[in-house]
Amino acid sequence: MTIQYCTGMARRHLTPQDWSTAALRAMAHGGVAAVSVNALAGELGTTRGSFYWHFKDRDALLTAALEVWEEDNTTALISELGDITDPRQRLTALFTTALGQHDINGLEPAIVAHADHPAVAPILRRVTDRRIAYLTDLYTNLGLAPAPARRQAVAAYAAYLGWLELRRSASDIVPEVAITGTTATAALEHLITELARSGEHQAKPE
Amino acid sequence: MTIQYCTGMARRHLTPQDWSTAALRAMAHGGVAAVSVNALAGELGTTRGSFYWHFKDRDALLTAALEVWEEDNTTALISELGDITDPRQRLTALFTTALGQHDINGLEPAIVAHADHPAVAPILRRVTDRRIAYLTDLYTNLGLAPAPARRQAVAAYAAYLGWLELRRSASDIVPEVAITGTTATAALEHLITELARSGEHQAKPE
DNA sequence: TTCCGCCCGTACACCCCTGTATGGAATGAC
DNA sequence: GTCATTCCATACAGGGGTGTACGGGCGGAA
Repeated sequence: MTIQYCTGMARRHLTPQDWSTAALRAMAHGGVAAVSVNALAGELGTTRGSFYWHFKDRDALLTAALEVWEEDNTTALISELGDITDPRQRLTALFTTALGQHDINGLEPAIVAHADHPAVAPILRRVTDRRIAYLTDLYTNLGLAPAPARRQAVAAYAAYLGWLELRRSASDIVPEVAITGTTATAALEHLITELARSGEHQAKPE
Repeated sequence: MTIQYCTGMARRHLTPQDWSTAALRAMAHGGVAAVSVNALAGELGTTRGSFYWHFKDRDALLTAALEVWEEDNTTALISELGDITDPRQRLTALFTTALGQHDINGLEPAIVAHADHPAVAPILRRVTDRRIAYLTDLYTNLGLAPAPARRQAVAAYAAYLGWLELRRSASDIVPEVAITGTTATAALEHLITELARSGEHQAKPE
């Protein structure tokens, strides 16, 4: 995620990973349109000749970057939570981890804004499907029947997406959403516990 | 929202409103980058000469279109709900009305994706601020104290934003979110009642 | 040393978009 | 009919991005 500026005379060769991460940062900041080979080359301290050696064209970079996003924010995240046995702790850890990515803030709104793009649609479809399936499985482990578990999963995922969007659009107006991590404020914990408690609420009504 | 194609020989003169609505539709479909004077002119059956007579430049169109969005989806929406006296009915009517805009689906993700744009930032700030303030006032009328009312308003607004985003990105995967209006499915009502009930839950815990 | 494959820099043509300048059609006033 | 205003069409210059062709440095192998 850090840029390798040319500090000495010997500059390391760039990898497709470098281009992908740079593309994700540009996409998170200025949308899909900001992913221009020109701008990324200047940002990485190289020229477009390097790019067209590693990638076929711009669409190949988009798909590669989105696959990195899929891997880091879905596949790796789910596998990391496999150690936690208690489903309630898994749920809390899942949301706190997912909401902790401040550097790539605004990436998901940018991706969703171009949901019709041929390079975006299939990956966005896979990510959404897997995330909702994981949440459904999680709420099922919490004691919900399949149908309510899926409804709860959709609601929880929508709340998570909106939380990201709100944090990007108005973190100064709504300062509660800007803070996360271990020092989460009352509003963030309110949302998470609300999503966890509502599932419990239906499983065994008090 | 409907395009005035040149059906006869006498074509009506275009208004700035026509350009604004066309810009909003393009923005909802392809993001801010899709708002090009060339494409809109072709879509409206005219040339760029017409555009530059009504508007100073492209940024003027963006601000005008976003002000139309602000008026239609915030100012007019709030004033329409003034007739309903019961705050709970107001809350339900608010979400069902706000979620009923299927034609401009994906507009808010596109706007949020360019939250840093100088033409987008101030309007997005006003809209977010007013909506959260309205929701906070609504939850206060439901019996919540100021601080919990604001927390609940932020959570409810985040759920609404995420619902829109989810409906745009994966309406085929999650068919529950695609349907709305009077025949809202169980998932949609689940989210709304969940947001309404959670406020009630804190006001007078059972 | 010489050669070869990897990686990058440079130059070129092409396309799309913006903004402006200018001409022209249509409409109403007189 | 003449004229002025409103609205749109056309032409041009400029800029930025993409994709490609080609050349050159550079390190390892024979």
